[in-house]
Amino acid sequence: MRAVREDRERGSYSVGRARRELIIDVAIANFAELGYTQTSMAKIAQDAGLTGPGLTHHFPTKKHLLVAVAERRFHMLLQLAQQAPEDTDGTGPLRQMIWLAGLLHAQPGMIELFVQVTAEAADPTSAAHDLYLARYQRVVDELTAGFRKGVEAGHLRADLDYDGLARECIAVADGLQLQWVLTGGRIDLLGLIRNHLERLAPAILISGRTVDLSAEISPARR
Amino acid sequence: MRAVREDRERGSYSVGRARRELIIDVAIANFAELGYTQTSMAKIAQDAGLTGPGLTHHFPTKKHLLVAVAERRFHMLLQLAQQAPEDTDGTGPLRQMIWLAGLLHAQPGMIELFVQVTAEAADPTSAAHDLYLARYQRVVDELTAGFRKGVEAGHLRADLDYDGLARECIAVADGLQLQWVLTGGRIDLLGLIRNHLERLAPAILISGRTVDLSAEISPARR
DNA sequence: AGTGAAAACCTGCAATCTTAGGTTTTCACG
DNA sequence: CGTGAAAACCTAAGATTGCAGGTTTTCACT
Repeated sequence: MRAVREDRERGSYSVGRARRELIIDVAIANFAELGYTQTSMAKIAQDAGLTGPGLTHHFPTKKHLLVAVAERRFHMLLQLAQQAPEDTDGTGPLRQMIWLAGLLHAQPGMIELFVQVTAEAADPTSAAHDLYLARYQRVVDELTAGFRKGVEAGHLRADLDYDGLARECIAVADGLQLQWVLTGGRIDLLGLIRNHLERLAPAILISGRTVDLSAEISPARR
Repeated sequence: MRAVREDRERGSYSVGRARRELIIDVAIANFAELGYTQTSMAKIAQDAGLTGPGLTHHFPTKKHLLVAVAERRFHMLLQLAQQAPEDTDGTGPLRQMIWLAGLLHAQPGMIELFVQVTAEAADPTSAAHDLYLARYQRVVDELTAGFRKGVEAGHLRADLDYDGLARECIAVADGLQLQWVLTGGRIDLLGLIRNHLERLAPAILISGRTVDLSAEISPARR
């Protein structure tokens, strides 16, 4: 009987890692084409070159797979977001928010995907719940940190609940995205988000001045 | 061959109507106890005294049933909402919003239910989609109409996009409700909604004055 | 009361997600 | 190199949703 090895790459062989990447690629393609509910696990498994239960070895449930797809897309988005504008006057977090919303808006099927995964995550017993909760917390923290920097730099008022404000901004984005999906894209998503942020700006800036965020709406389209 | 009768109660016998009410009662009880996904159609059917397919005659899919449950709850909420405060100074729609949020917040399981049904409705091919879209539109319209009255009464500015503002308010409520569910109720839902509305008030009131909505937070708890 | 069309409901079945178990492949370590 | 434990994968089967028919019950109208 041998001792347990801890230095081993945790729970994965290279074959498996490659397979998982392939599965996610296939799933993205299928979800984009047919939608989440219309895509069957068997179809994804077949496209990825294995059987249904073979697929469930890597992703125990369909929801796990959905979350993995969302994670992949989320990381792609974060990489793009590295190019977001710098903060020079305390409005940085606001500009970053609308910049991100613009990125999301420019990717077809992206918003629908996030609404779907959000839906799954709402169920506390769901596999998506913990993961999504952690990611959400991170976004809130980063946004709050951005505000705090603005406070330290003397641009933003110090007597506000910036954690709450971060959550409000995210809520606006989420809620409007939902309405955007429900109405089939018939509302001006970016315009409404911008209105909210521009109304928020004078309330948090020490200068109390208004801000024009329209320039941030269309990020580099490559 | 007889002529088609149009005066007949559309598509229902009294037995069926009673059964449907019973089914919804049973569904509410089961959803509340086990959650939506953990509850099987067969279980609901059994509790309601019929077989699975017998249940699907009344509610073709599980999502239809979920929507019906949400509708029932929604109507109960609207009845309570009749007692909402009057509009004397243009802040009526804001007060009504936070009043409704308070009602929702006071009903355990209500927010989870709405998040779930919202999730289902996000899929355009879902049965819930059309129904939910219509209900959403109605809420937006009523809120917008409330703003318009404030404009006509000379309380609110006339140069604003009140349809957009209505959507923003709803987005805040929806988005924060989602976070409330995700975090297991660890955020101050009503406080954050109130903050948003109180920041909105000076921007739309001609008087530009600030408003205190804290009195509206706790509606009649009976 | 009798009638007949629609509603209400059932038995049986197909598709899908998921689990249970066993078999083959990978790969760090001796 | 071998070795063996964990990962990767498969076959078989359970569970659940939703569908395709047919049968019984309701109830407005003679």
